[in-house]
Amino acid sequence: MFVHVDSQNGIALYEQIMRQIKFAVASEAIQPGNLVPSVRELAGELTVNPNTVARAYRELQSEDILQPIRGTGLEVTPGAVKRCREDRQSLLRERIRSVMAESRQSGLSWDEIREMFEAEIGRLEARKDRT
Amino acid sequence: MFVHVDSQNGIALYEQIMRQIKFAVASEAIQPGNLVPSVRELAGELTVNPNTVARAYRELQSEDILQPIRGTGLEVTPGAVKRCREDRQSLLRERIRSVMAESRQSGLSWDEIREMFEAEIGRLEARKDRT
Amino acid sequence: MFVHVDSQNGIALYEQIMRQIKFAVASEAIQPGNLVPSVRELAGELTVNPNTVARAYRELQSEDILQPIRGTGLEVTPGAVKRCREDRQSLLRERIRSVMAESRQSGLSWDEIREMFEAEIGRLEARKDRT
Amino acid sequence: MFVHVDSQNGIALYEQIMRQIKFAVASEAIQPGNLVPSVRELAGELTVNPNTVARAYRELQSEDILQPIRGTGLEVTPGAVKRCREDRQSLLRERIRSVMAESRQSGLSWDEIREMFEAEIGRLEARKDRT
DNA sequence: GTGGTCTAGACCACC
DNA sequence: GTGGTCTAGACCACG
Repeated sequence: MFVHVDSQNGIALYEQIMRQIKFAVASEAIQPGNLVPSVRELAGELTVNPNTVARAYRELQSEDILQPIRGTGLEVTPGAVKRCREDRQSLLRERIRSVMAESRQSGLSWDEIREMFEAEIGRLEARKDRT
Repeated sequence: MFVHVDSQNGIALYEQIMRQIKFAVASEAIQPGNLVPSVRELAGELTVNPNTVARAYRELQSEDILQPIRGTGLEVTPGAVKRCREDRQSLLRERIRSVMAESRQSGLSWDEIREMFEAEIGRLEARKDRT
Repeated sequence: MFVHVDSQNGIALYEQIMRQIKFAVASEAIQPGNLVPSVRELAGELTVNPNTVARAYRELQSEDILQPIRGTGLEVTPGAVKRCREDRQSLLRERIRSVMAESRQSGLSWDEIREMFEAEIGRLEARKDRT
Repeated sequence: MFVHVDSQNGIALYEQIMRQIKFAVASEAIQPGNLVPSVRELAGELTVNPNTVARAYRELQSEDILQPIRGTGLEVTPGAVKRCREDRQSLLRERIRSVMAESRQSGLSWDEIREMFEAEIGRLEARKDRT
């Protein structure tokens, strides 16, 4: 399965689950009409309480990403792909913007920011090669 | 005054205050030996609970950024500037790294990330010009 | 066939099937002594799980609307028409009462309620004319 | 307090709580900027689990009716009144429409429906007088 | 088997 | 004191 969570990183578990489902939809790993794993199944895989998965799924329903098929499971809605992609975009744009605004506010020049940015690309790239 | 807080952005108020004090020190807007505003004064300015300011100051003391001068107030310590600058660096590096890790995880290529990055620089630059 | 179901409207499928059978009996579209469609046949038509149709039929038997004819199928009972009509009446009365109680509770006057009521008649009337 | 729930009527408790808060906002019994009762307090009054109240409040936040004031409580948002009134309207309209559509579907004429409708007004009016 | 709701009780950060 | 999150375990309706 494509989902994994980290109970240490400060982000709520149900939130991590939501994001990963959204990313899976955005990348069409799960497609409209497909069923997501059942609450109990996913909870078992992640060794997380079923309520936590249920909450993630519930909120995805309220965002019209999932819809219930009574007695059967939850399926990805037709319009979900588009919405998940937009979400991903705006989420990342938002975070990039905030980190850069903060950088500027703390007195760094654009060039210094660019430098840190490229340095981090280098680091992540290197780590990926080792893996 | 150089501090302002936003109770809506999810970051704890005392944390926002800490950061801004640190940034002010890093950029030498407040210098070692200077007094920071009193708890009550700053709380009044920000219309924030005095406990919140007190907590920010308390934690800044435990990080050896501020030190109490009995009967007078809190002053910036001699080594604070260096420490605040390092803090700022590592904080930003951390955030840049996390946003890029997330971008990669969501399936974007380095070039797409770079593109969003530069686009945001452009946007912020433009806004600055208008202001 | 006279039955159709909507898996999105929150009402249980077996319940929708029950109601529609009852309405068909109340309006004498199916008469006492007639057989209702077989479980498999109706399930096929509605593209619904046979268990669901079976449950609807089972409950209709317990309400003495249908009775089994061994080796043949289920037929409408003699007293069914009367019972279905009463059912329909009381069901609708119940719903009308509940919606109006709720309207009052939310602070609307009788006249405002009447107005909404007549407006909806107008809307439905208009739609019927177009069809 | 203005809220009361009925664990027997089939509607989820958290849903009943949501509606009543909305109605209270729509009728300006609670105004923008006011705090709603704390989770624990309301739970105590209704003799309901705090989680249930928390869930109602959480969903009201996602509908932008409430917003958290960290460490203080939940307050009614500025735009809440308008939204709650629209909600109430559309909820009732929806229910009136559905009950009438069902009435028609079951073969009643508009006049018969009107008759039942007025009869119910009469009944509720009478009951109110007795109270 | 599926999801939905509710209870009970715990821990956390924030004010 | 406040809300937010999570676990554990129960019961229900539906297919």
